[in-house]
Amino acid sequence: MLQEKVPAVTDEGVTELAPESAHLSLAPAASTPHSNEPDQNIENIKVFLHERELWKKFHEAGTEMIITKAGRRMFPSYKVKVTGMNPKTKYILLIDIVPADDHRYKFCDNKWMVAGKAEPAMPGRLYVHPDSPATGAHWMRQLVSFQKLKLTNNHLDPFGHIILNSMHKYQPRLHIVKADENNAFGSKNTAFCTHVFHETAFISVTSYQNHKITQLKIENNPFAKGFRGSEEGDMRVSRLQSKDYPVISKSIVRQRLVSSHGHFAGKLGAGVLPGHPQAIPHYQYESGTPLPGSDPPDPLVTPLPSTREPGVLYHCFKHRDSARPLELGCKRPYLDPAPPPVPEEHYFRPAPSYEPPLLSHSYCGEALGSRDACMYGGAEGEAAAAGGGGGTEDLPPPPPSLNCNMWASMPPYPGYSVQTVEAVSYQPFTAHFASTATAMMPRHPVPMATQLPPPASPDLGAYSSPPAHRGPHSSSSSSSSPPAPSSRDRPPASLYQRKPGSPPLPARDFPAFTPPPIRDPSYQYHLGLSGAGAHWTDS
DNA sequence: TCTCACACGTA
DNA sequence: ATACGTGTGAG
Repeated sequence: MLQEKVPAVTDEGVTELAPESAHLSLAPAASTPHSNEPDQNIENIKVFLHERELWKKFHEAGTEMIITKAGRRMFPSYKVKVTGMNPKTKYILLIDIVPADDHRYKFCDNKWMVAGKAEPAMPGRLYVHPDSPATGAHWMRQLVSFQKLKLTNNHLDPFGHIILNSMHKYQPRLHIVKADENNAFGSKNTAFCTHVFHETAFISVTSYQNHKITQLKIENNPFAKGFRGSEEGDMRVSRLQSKDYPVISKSIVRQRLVSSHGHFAGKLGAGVLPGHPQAIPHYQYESGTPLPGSDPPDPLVTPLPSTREPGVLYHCFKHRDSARPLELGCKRPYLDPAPPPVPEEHYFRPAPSYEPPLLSHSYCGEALGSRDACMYGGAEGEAAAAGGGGGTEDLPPPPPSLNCNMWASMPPYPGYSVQTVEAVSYQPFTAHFASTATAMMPRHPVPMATQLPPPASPDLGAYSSPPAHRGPHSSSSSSSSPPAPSSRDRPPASLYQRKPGSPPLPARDFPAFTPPPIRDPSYQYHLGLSGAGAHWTDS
């Protein structure tokens, strides 16, 4: 069930070849070439989270993502299906992962609880999809996979992975930036959209806390197959659902047996070993444990009075200002009372189980581009990522350490202290991109409103109304749009200048800025700052 | 809490 | 075959 074989735009190595022109020919019907205003199309872009059902399973249990010094991939991996792009326009797709709140968590009594205040925000990094920039046709052609994105807890990570603090809650966000215009980045009105799928929020950990999550990972991640019990998962599954859970994983068995009876290992899976360490004798999934299908209290949100999360929020706005990108951070798009997430969504009845309507939360806007030129200009950082073809991550890049540009960190929001110099960005490009991106990407609004330095320019304000889109919500991948089948190929990554040699960092630092708590955007929207702020203050 | 070598799996 | 993604459990 999980591994789809759907062709995807992988962020892995790849193939190359077809120049975009080629892709164009493949362009899905979706767009008419001369569709109206290509420029404005960004607002029409729709993004569907792939394997949303799987994400929801994790979410209901309280998704945890392992972070390691070397970098760990996320699972489920972040894959999306995109529609509505102008096939000829070039876009950059990137992800950033922002703090969902300013708490630190602990896992006690089988549930997540707030354990204090969050660590200061880390330098944020962006993970730019290696195919970027690529045409809309390319992105729409197949699933866009961010599976190579890695998370690390090493603040000095030289690989460009996204740096996170353990035991903190985060929200990944997808940003689609129009790169087209005249020349890749020189454009002046760089339009972009931000999509937030709530079910992708997670708590970072150095080792799994909730057994249920461990099991979900094992059962669904092909790389963890070795830990699965025998196939019949039934037993196990049923067990899981029912609160007792002697789940035996093969691994355990293996470990126990292997040493003594190696040959058995393979076969044991199904059996239940009493006394299995992981069996969780101590506590059963206590009452709090959500059962699938039943109403799952959102584990990640539990302590907080948050509202239930819709799947995705979708909002768009634009700013126009060609002013300095550096002032970033603070454009608080949110300030404007945004229309609540689309009402129509309610119609949507996703799948089988209960599902909150998903809202696609997206922000769209036009950013300034003046310095864009710089953004990619020296893009070395990209090199690897997009680069060559292959392996982005593979090579441990020369310790990048040095190409770091320091960014002045911005004071995030109250509560976050600014770190002095911690942010390290890799290249000019990076830096710029980062800053630009940051500027463009609205971080969350809420609390900041108050404290953030007023956006220097008024520009931010212009806010276009969110597209009333409707249900992107159908479940991610499956239903809606037909993904185009194709082999995985990627455009030459060289569109931008990426210098070979540069660190292969897919992720870029951006000024630490305020991580906006993102809990429930819809909520925020409704409340506006004040509400949210209040809400957030931590107790 | 976190880190590591490990067996075992994917690709 | 190689390279690398998994969770494990000792430390």
